[in-house]
Amino acid sequence: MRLATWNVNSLKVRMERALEWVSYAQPDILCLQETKLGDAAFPHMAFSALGYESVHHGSGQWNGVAILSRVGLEDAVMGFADGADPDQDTRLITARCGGVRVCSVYVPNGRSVSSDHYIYKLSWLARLTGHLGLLSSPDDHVAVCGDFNIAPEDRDVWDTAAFVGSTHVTPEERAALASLEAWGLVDAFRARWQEDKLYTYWDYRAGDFHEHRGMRIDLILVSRALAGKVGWALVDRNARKGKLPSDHAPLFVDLEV
DNA sequence: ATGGTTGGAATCCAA
Repeated sequence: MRLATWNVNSLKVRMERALEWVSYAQPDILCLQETKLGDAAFPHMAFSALGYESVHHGSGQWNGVAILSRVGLEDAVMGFADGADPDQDTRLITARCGGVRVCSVYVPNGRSVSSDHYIYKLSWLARLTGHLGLLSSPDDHVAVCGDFNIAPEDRDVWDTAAFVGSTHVTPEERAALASLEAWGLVDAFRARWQEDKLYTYWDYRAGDFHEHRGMRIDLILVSRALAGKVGWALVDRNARKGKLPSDHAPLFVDLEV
């Protein structure tokens, strides 16, 4: 089973690239983030023509998440399942695909450590851990895929000095990610590859992609039951090249299930 | 050189 995730930064702009990527990468499940679409505008039929069912949770303009699957798609849940106040943004969608409970997540950016948005980011991550416990057990097949807006370790950013005082690398954010993993999740890409300079995001500005100034902030977290089944894994940097690329590259892991 | 680019909005905000 090939499980993939991609922050497309506007599916409207990226649709041609997304269809191209799905066609050659052949994911069984693809989680999308930052579709920036309302639900009525999501192109279900175009993906259906390639053999995928799809569910989307979006409000237009900002955020927006989706799950595509060609191995079944059921029990879709929009946002958090805790019954508390709805999230202010459309950042989470969950479904069962081919025996795996899959979450597509777009974790809040945080903006700056002094902002309310940073508090929102930390609380959002804590709420995500609760969400998983409500819908699944760490002994099940669970995968949480998406843009976490956190670099798990210093080696996941191109230059630690450039991030002093910034979000994405603070102990609080990394602790929130560690709490999520402590529930019973493993960073599948890191389990497969231990090298430095393996990034998933490069800022559009200042030639960052060309100079390889990137960050590894897109993750596929899998439960213990799946962690031992990770085969090949890849960040497809080719998808970050060429005409009208997203600022994120797609990431996939192959699971022997 | 607190720079740079992109997307979606409205002529600025978020990333």
